[in-house]
Amino acid sequence: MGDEHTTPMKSVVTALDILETLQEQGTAGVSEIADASGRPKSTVHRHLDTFLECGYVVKEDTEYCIALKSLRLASSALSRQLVYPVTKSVVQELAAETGESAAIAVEENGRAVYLCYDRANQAVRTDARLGIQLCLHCTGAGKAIFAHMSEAERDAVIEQHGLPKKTDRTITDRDELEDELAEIRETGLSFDDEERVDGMRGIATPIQNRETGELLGALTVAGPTRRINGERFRTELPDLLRRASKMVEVNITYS
Amino acid sequence: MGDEHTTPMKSVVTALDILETLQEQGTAGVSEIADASGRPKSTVHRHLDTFLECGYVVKEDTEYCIALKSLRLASSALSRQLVYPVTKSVVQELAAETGESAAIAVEENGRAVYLCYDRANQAVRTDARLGIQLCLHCTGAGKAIFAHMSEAERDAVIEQHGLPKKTDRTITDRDELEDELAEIRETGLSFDDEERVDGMRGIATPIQNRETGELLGALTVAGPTRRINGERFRTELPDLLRRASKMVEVNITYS
DNA sequence: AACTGTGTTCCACGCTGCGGAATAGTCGTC
DNA sequence: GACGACTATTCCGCAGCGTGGAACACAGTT
Repeated sequence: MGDEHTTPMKSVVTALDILETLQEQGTAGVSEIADASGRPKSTVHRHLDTFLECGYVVKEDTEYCIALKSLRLASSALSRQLVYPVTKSVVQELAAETGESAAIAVEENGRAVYLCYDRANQAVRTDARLGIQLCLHCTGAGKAIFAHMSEAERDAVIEQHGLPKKTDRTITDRDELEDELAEIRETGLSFDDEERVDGMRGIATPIQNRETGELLGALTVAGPTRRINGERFRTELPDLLRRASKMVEVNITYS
Repeated sequence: MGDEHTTPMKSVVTALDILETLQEQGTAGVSEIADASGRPKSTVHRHLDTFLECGYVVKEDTEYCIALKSLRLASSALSRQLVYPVTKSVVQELAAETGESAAIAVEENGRAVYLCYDRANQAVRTDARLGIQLCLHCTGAGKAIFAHMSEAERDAVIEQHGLPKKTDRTITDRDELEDELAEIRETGLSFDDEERVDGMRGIATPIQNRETGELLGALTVAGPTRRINGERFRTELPDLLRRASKMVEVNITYS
């Protein structure tokens, strides 16, 4: 691992940095982005203008925002994900049935990326966002994915990202984590008991290619501890998820 | 219109160009992209490496492809679109009910961009892709959007993109187009009768903000002429779409 | 072993992006 | 209406950086 990169292109890096700042702000003017990104206005302006011309940014009056052209990139990235088309509808059903938030996550660069996300009306508005990248050690889906990586891969991930403490319950010890991952491999079930956000719990199951055993992603349901507890946390939702992921796995092999 | 831009940044433009070539190829190696984009391998390699480091591209062995991080951009762009959350489920229902392809489109830079797309199993695999940009004058959704623009805006669009002939039935005459747009405004219905692709028909309805009258997008169903004809083309599907878009409009005002 | 295809590294030249400062608008406010 | 405070733009000279040809390192084929 640990590939050495040639020095990246500064102008492109700043360009992307500016684009990301804009993305975080949602919609912003030149000065706003200049402040947030710590760069001179002239530079920001020039970059935004370039993006504008390339169609990656749109301008309304003097405010900029990310253009819909970015959907093309996303769509290209999604098309490589086998789980996506099959699981999309399952995620919706899960959200509807449970009344909570459901999602599907896959691994990228040692983190869990959420491909698709649905929440029932009454479900809490979490920080979940398409494409959001979360640590593998502190989410249900993350741990499910983690559990199915080789030891070398796990080493690399921990080397790169560490095991940052998000809440009091976050697992920050490697041995403790390994124990839990072993259990996840055995049971096919992964729990997040307020390990990333206080007051939030989650349950996840891996999705594998039935033939090769290759891990394709993880299915997850999450919600507030106040609603997710007792039998519901330990039995009901896990069973539901297990059925859902089995169904997905079958659909994947025959598609 | 016709804003003058300052000279765009060359390195960023080439960077984006390379990214787009990669996006078109889906997955490709350095040489492949170098050939397709007509740039020296060293340049391409360097750019890809930069994107890799920024997380916008992933590398498997020696093949590159667009990373899921791009979902973040897309998600940011989508979040500005009021129609999206409300219409997503309606598009699915439409696809299921009709057995064809359904989609929602909005205007960006004088073209129709498809936000969301669903097709029934038996529906033909069209070239539809999230984020694809199509001309306004030759698609159902496009014309629906076109019809609700101001004359000045329409002028600007035609100035910029013209009225390129896609099939024998494409409307290429401004006056003829204006007549049709007037009819669309009256009836609230827009037809695409093999005007973009031979053998493909579509029907679309505008989606407006009930209070301000502002156009938010267009809902559309499309499929092969062999299946979409007679009453189904002229009455059944239009009625279905009209009901669907009314529902969407109501949901938007109360959300 | 030679050839043809990859991907990757190197480096000197000169173009081009940088960012401070100047300009041009725009909106309030006294 | 003139000022101030805030935007977005434009300008331009210096040097830092991206460029791309050429060299290198592999891997697979003939």
